[in-house]
Amino acid sequence: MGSITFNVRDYDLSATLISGQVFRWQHRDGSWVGVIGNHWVRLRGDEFSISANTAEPVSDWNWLIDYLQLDLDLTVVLSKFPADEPMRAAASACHGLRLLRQDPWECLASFILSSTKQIVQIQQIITLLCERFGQPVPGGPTFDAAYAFPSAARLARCTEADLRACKMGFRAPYLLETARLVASHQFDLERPRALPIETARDELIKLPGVGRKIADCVLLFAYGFQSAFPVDVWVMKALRQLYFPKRKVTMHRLHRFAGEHFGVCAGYAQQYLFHYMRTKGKFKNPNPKFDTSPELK
DNA sequence: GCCCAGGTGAAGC
DNA sequence: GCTTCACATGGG
Repeated sequence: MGSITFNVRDYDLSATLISGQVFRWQHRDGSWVGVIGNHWVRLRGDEFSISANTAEPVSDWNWLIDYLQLDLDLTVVLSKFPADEPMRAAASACHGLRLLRQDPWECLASFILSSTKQIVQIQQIITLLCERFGQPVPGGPTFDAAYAFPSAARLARCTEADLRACKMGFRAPYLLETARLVASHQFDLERPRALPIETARDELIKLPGVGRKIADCVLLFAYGFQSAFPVDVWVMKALRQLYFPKRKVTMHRLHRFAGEHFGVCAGYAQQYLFHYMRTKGKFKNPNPKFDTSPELK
């Protein structure tokens, strides 16, 4: 068994793992259990440290340091947020929220499955997918079955019915076709890394089931494009309510505003807005009758 | 029963 | 160029 403890500052592990950027972590007995690559991992975080246990010995922990982005100085990121009241409130309420650095294939496939689904349902779908088609990996001391995220090659060999049986509904043909394009190397998942963000986004959007929003999620959560700004229903409501109250604003306009207003760490700002909206409910609004924020869920 | 969910693609104007 | 609609499935 591998074991290590990292000293950290400003790192809320729980908020990070449940903030809708990743769907594989389960809370058990005060710890977080998941699989990163082929490593079963148990994580435990407190105010000043994150400790990790693995099922097998580990000599090089760089994969975990990279995944958790432990070398990132959050105060630098926060200092680049716009100095407006909404961002101050979100930053204050979501202290220690972080962005992970995920595997591109797992991230891409996961977000293809995310469209018009609640986070708990995305988790259920992905759990089924991993149990049925993922490579088993040595699990923890409780000997729970653990599975790697299924490779593109493995999913490419599935039938659409196989995938639909994982409750993913109309997303099944999108995932299947994308898996085939990746597995056959018609789409190179390493290529976007070296491209400018706009070009990388255009490439991702060519994949079936991938539009602007899912492309931005993969750019941000997997490739680390810090300026990517995914706009889902929550972020859209936040932007409209906070920055364009009682005005009709197109998505195109929202994207343009986001690109101009949130700066080089726009992706982080987006995650703070998203998490704040989902967990803390309503922002203070100077004009309550214009408040259209969704109910707390 | 109803509405909604970390949307996308196709069809209609 | 917009706007509208279908698409599976499950939670509240």
